[in-house]
Amino acid sequence: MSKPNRTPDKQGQDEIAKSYDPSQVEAKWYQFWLDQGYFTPTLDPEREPFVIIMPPPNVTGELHLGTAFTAIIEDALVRWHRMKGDPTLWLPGSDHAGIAGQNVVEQLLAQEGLSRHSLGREKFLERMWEWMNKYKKIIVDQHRKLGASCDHTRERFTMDAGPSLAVRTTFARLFNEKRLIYRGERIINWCPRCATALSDLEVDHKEISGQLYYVRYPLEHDNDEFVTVATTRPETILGDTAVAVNPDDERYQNLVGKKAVLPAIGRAIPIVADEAVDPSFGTGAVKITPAHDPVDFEVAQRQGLPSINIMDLDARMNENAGPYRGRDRFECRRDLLTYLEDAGLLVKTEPHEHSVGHCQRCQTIVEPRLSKQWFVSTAPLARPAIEAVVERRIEIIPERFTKVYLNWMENIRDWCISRQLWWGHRIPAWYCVKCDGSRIDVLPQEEFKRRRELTDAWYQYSYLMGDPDIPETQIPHEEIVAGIDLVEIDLAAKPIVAVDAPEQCPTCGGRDLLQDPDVLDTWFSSALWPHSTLGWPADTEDFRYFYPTSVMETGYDILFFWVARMIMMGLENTGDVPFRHVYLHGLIKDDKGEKMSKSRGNVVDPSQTIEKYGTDALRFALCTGNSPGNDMRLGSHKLEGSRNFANKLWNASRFVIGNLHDVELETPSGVLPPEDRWILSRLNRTTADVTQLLEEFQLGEALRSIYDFLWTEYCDWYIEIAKIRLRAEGNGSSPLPVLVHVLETALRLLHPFMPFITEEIWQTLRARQPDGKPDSIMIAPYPQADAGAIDVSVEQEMDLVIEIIRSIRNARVESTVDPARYIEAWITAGDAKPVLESHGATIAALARVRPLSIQEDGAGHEISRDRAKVLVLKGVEVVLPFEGMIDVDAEKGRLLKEIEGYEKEIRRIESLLKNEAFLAKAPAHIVEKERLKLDDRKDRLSRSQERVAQL
RNA sequence: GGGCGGUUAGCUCAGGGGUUAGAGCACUGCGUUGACAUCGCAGGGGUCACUGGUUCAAAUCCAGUAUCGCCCACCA
Repeated sequence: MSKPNRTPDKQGQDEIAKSYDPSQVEAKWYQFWLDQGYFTPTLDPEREPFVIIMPPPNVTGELHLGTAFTAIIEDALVRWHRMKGDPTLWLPGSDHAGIAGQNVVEQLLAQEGLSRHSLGREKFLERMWEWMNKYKKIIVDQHRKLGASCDHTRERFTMDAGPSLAVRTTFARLFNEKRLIYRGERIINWCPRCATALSDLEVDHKEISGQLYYVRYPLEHDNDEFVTVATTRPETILGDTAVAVNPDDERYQNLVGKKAVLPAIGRAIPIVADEAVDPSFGTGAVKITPAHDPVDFEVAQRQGLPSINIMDLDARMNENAGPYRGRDRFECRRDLLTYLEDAGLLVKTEPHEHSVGHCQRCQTIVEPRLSKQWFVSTAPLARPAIEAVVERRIEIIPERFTKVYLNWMENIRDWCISRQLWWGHRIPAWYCVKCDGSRIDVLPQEEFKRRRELTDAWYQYSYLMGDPDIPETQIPHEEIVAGIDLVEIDLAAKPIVAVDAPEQCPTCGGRDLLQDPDVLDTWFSSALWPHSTLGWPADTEDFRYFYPTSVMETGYDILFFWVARMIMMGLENTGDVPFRHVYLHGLIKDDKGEKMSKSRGNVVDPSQTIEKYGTDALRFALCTGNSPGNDMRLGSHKLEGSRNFANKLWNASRFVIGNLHDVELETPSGVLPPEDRWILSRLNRTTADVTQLLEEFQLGEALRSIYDFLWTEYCDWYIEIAKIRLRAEGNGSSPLPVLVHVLETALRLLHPFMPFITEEIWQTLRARQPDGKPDSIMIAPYPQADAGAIDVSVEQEMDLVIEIIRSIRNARVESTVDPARYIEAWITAGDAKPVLESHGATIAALARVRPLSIQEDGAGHEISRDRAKVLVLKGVEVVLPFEGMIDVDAEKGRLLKEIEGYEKEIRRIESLLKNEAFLAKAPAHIVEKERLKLDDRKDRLSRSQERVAQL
């Protein structure tokens, strides 16, 4: 017996570890790929590139599972395309993250006892940059851990010179030429803690069980008459400028035109009629607070009512609140309610569910507030963005999000883009102090001081209502308040908007110019990301070659924030879509289906997971059993299974490599044995399936297909059969060429999903068998299915062989035959005799039968028939002469159960085949299939019945 | 208020007009067979939420119901 893999050879193949240890493998290959420059594409004008711009990861500085999920899906797509030979660019980058970024650094400062105001704007921004640079390094390290094959040489940051220029260029063009950016005074969402305006999207609405307060307003000149209004925010009474009723509401006809008097401050306000009022809600009379409610603001516009702002930027009551000046809004609510109750003006209080806006970044209750801000006029931008999707120039995956996108786009509202922060792209607008000085108010120092003298009441309240996920900031309250910018610029002032800071005022030539203190919404720069990262507005080679990009892959949670805006801005700036496909993935939850969060303590840290299970296992777990747009759970079971798969592959490879010793491998050719043709057929079918699934973005299904092929077909059957052939040295052809070929091909199929282990095995194989293999599996060609190798008849043949082996094994277990013992078996094979003979050795070895006799008919088999177990299979019978080991009753029972099943099926098919409509309308191949099945079942039935009769 | 999605094996999920509905985990029995016990072999386990409709054929398509979840919305 020659056992080539028995003794360790010179290269030490037996030193291949018995189980796969990712930590020994992963880091070295990432460095190797980097050193080889594989992540950087070569521009080939002859070929269409594949391009993904990576969504900038979140800013916490930790590797988050969501980030990992994104990176893993994209890496799979990117590696696949690169192996297909497409010039492939995966461009990574990071985002300055606006409020979120500023908050992170502010909290870090708080731990040092500092604040952004104690540092001042300039120093603070230095700290921001310092942190960002550190954070960018962390991101690169994350890519390394995850195996992300992105092109670091093209890494971008939203505040780099290029993307910043893109921001200013876009802003200037939209303002000066397109008139799609304007300054306006509107009701916006104001976060009193962040002290900035927010866009509508940055407000989380939560259902709150609050109270609806019914308050009486006495009528002017008639203190015994009242009009009763209902409100959830009584403190806004102080800013009321009218009471409105529906014009058709008969109850209030006589009041319209009269005046009511506001409690507590005694201001007389008109009672007006307006369509916006729903007579069935509350009392049918609505208090109108134009400066603190969007609907009220509209009513005021229609009715020509004044707006009275009653709060400061920190949501404390201002001088318009009379006696409540200086109190926090919720403190004021409480005190005012006490007053109303004492005055007999509070009619009743009833529980009321309503939705309250919270700041997405700090969960403070947002205050609607009339404010001067910059806006993008979105409707004209939305039109082409809608068309692009309707016309399928952009395809959203999964498809159902198309409707969500279109619905949002069609109802889009203007986008408030100015933020009162320090961190971000400063708005490129300047004001001439000479021309507009009188229109610019810098708040006086006393006001600044006053705002520092504040209590924390409102602040604590905010957190009581807040999401426990958001850690309570340690920034001293007064510091936050002081951060409110103190420049107020009248709408009449004329901004000079330019890409670069102007030297002088174009009107008067004055050189004293004041830049707008606000910065832009971080999503403004994000909206430009696909083109700004490629060099736009410059006409760069990258931009020309790589734009539009191929796929935008990101979570569905930022469809509006980001994807929608990229489509609008991409179309506006470049005239072309930013990407062809949008692939939306879901959220990752823990194994109980709960959202992962620090406060729940159920966060799966990818770094730890990688350490424990390996990157490839994490990648496998995140790619498999999941479909686009659906949330997925990730728990230890899934990770273990993934790790086990890696180990399985490792050991199968170990087996193959171990047998390569001293063997000259030829390319599989000539007439191959049926097992070889079978596994090659399955391989090619798998390849075809995988390719199609990848093209449809069904990564999970593609991976499952590879998994099934490798584990079930290659390991469980082909390798087991190969072992038999290897043992039978000299006889017949060696399975090694096919064994290696299939492994090598499957590795390439799998590589986009599990890059490290596939590279490690590939390199080991390559060391054994250089034969012109590429230096790395990641630049090896992706397998292409050879339709000619798909052989239906050999697959059917193997199906029968497998059925025979399984049935014999099952019979052995049923009859409790010692697993090690060989038993005799006779097969009555009919026409299948030659075919089964060619698999005789396989059946004998895997079913542990000896001797095995294969006959065309039952000749020579009938003698012991009544004492044998007879397995009725498709067209063949397997007779196991167990000699008295048979429990006749049990055997009968088994057969009767089989017979019952066959009869049921036969009845179904017969009635189907009698059905004229079926025969007329069903496709021919379906009818044929049913006929064949009927024949087979009838055949089995009669043979089983015969067998029962014998017993 | 509007919209979307889920409901499939004990659990977690794929699938999706046409064989006997799949996987992983869990479960039962057997197994230290020279790749792998992170394994192998053989099993058990499902009225595909419910009701109706379309169809030759429905787990799959349509409508409705129930239930869970998510998104959007100016419910004072």
